[in-house]
Amino acid sequence: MSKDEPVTLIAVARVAGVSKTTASDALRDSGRVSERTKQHVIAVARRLGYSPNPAARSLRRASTGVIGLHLPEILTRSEYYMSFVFGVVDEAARHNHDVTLLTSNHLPGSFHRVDGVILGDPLETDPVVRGLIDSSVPVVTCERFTGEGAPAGVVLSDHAAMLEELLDHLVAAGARHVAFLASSTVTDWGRTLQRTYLDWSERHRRRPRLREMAFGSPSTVTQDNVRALLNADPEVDALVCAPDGAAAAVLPVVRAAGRTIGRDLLLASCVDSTALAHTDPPITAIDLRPRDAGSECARLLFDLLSGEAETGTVRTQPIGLVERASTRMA
Amino acid sequence: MSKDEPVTLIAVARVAGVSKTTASDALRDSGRVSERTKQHVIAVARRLGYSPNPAARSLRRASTGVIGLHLPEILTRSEYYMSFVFGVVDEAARHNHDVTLLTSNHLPGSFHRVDGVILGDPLETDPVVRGLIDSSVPVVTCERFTGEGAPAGVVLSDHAAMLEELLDHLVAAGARHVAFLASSTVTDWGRTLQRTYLDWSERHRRRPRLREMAFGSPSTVTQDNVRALLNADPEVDALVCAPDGAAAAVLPVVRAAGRTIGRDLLLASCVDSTALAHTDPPITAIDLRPRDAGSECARLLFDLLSGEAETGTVRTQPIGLVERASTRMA
DNA sequence: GTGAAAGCGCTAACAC
DNA sequence: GTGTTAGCGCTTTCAC
Repeated sequence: MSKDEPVTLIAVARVAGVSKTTASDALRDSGRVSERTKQHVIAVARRLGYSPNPAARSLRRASTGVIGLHLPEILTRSEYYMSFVFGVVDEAARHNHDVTLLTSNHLPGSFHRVDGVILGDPLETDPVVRGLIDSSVPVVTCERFTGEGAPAGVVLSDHAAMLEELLDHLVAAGARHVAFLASSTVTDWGRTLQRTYLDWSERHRRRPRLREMAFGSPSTVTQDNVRALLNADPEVDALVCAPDGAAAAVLPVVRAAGRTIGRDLLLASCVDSTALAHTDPPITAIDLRPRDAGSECARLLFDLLSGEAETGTVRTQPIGLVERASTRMA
Repeated sequence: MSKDEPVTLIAVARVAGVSKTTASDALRDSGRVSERTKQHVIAVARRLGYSPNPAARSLRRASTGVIGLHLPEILTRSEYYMSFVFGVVDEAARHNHDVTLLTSNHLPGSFHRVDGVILGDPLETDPVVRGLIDSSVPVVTCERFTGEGAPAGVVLSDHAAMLEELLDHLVAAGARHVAFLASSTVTDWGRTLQRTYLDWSERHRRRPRLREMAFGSPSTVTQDNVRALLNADPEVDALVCAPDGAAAAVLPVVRAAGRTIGRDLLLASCVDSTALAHTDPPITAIDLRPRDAGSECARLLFDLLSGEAETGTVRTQPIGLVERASTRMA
């Protein structure tokens, strides 16, 4: 970590008996100095505990060694984002970059310059997201940005295919009338799921039963929605919940309505979490592999920065279905 | 956000027709320039879209405008930390500081200099935590650091008092034999809870029934522990779970053992989460108010940096008990 | 293969 | 009340 009296490049150069240019070149492996002096300088630097001053470096260079990570706070109650963050930080560390967090409480221009930005589930309506997309720094989004403007890179998962797989799975398990508790369409994810459900319903000539909820709705809203849905449509025999945490909140409502999960009502979630593995019964869910998604976003960003990836690159990140008791008709 | 061709202080000074010192002083409100020129410079800066280059600034000054936040990944599945992070970032933004994330995967000295560091639940055994505590940057920990060395500031909650309140609450609800599923003692929190439970048991002349689990244990371990506990001690009529997520994981085991929560077994958690509000029955829990804790850590750190707080300051952060159906004997 | 010097954008010390 | 100057620690010409 940091020393009490930071060791500068000049100190290293002096002790090693070379100029600071040579010291700099040796430590950065520029291929300019002889192997002998290089090793010598490196040894001296290590002995003195030298570590370069990033401020000086980024003042001189174009890059800062820092990437920004923006998450919409309204969505961040979940463990999904925590894993995502660690995926990003981990990959960034591998590229010797730090990660600073940008929130929607940040005023425009109030934060440090960054080499690039990762946007987790960018909300079309978020002004900070807007500003970031419009800025000149490379942006990678996790899921598409539904507003105007194109990020330099996009990492996405095939939510449509996975939701279809889930819906088919419900039908295979005996469901005939599948309802869908949707997230709002301000994110690409929410929009994709909603569209997929409607398309699927039409293709299978099933009347869609969809209720939409705003992000960040308290679970009482979830419960009111589901209560109303089950009342209005007693024939519903399967329910898929998009919002994180909704499926678990639904359980008491279902019970109160005199229905039994796994017997006369199947239940599934579009976001897996540890909690879902231990509800009674455990709930089938789509595993979004957030840590991998985070790493992949960072990887793409660094590829973009190094020129290994072209602007406009879109990469796909696999996700999985975790089948649990809630969708096995007893 | 950042401009394509960054506007420097010199540009502002030139356009405003003053020297760069005056421009600098005007923009930083140093009290050196006349009100008239100050307003003029500010207007020009705004018009040009000037924003100071933080690298240059931190190269010249002592400070960097960045604080570090370290979280132990092993504990970070929970929504607790996500809220904590946002509390920190929010307060930091209020002080015009950015937050960079430090993880235990970071190599020593591999990250940017920071003005201070916040350590969420520092693990005694984590080498990065060790290095940070030993470094010369001010450190604020959330909960005490149980190893050698003293951080500059500590934010803590009275977990002992709150756990006692919870235990008393269980007794008042009719419990006679309260078991405790403990977290390991590598964090202050885990240690405090464990000690409090044992003290309380002794004071009330009750035989302690304690099982300890390592942080990050999969929930199958939780379940095995509880199964064993209920088997070995059928008279247990209340269970308090320390690890985040454990209480929810316990429910199926309890049911399988033929016990009914709220009738012949009371259940409570030491960490509240949205999931606990919707289990069947909802589970009583201690609300740790993580967002407030995060903000308070940042506030203390900035007070330390500005000299408004003295080294060694310890501040207390209130927490609360959320009583739910799981601890109401039917 | 190595060194000297310029300068990134800013702030602080010292003029006037 | 304002300007001039000297660096912060590094990388990058350009010279030898």
